[in-house]
Amino acid sequence: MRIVFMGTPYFAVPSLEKLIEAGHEIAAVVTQPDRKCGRGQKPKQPPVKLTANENNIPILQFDRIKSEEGVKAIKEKQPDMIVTAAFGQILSKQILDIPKHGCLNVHASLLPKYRGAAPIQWAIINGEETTGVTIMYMDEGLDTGDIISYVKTDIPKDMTGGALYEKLAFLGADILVETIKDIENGTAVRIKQDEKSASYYPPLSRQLGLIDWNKSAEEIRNLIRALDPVMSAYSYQGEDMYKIWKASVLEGKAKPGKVVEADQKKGLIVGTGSGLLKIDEIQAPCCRRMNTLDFLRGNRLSSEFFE
RNA sequence: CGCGGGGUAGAGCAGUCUGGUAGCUCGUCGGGCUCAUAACCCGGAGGCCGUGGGUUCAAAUCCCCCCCCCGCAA
Repeated sequence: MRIVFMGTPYFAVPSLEKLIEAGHEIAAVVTQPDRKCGRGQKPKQPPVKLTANENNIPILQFDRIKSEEGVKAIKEKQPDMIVTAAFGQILSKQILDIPKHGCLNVHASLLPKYRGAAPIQWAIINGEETTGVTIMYMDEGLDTGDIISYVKTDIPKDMTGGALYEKLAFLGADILVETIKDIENGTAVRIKQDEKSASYYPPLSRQLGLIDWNKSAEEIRNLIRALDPVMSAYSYQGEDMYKIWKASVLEGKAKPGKVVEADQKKGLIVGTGSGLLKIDEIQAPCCRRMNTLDFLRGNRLSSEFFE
């Protein structure tokens, strides 16, 4: 199959690699432009671009793939199929109509649940115990196209967003290759999404990480592990922002946000709306993340309350 | 040249402004107390103070180059 692959972050890398490994002809890789980021604002190449380079695959980067220029460039590649995985741009009908075998998307949830840009983190935030990856045909909506195949996986209680991200990236790559095989063999199915059970969740925002201590310890813990390592949950003591990377739930009761223990042997324990939260890994302003016990050996919290 | 913090014992920090024997908490090792302990008491070991250069009688501390780590903002 002659494929144009579109993807940007690390999530898409295993899919691209497996497609290459499976012997498909990758006519081009489309990825987001190099963006200035990081300290010193150096332009950074997306992970997918690095992989494409290693495999000597032509790379296309557009600010807007919907532009005339973008559509023209894709047409010229004459793909049989377009495959996207965490690409970060919406495809227009003009592009969707180009490949005769259609456009597939690797989506990191069991559709129609968790449509949107951050399904992995949202599943953990909501305390889901199961999620998966869906391979679907793209249409003009956002994650609304017909489902071809999916694979389920468990979310262990202590799994972080980063770990689930990686797991789903690999599961997605495997099922993607199998699904394309089915399409080539004519055995692939096409299932409409059930709109009644559909749900949509927005992209991650900075604001999302702010801890609401009135929530239950369990909910807060889910938020914390979901956002590790992309953003981190955080809380304030006055001007000081503390990022919280890891926590566990304890029995007990205390005012929400009240620090009930801050001892280099007993650890850091904070009250919530329901239960206590033991903070296991913390990051003070200007410092790196560290084990809470280590932190408490030489540092002091500025207040007895988290806001 | 986006703004900023930091590199001191195994860990986390203080000391740097105002040069003059390197300190705190924890860990570790040994001893004591105790029915017992993650508790308590006593004692010990453990540091080229990130690298290189300069100033000085004397540099963790002042000046300059470099390396590494991190926060914010994107």
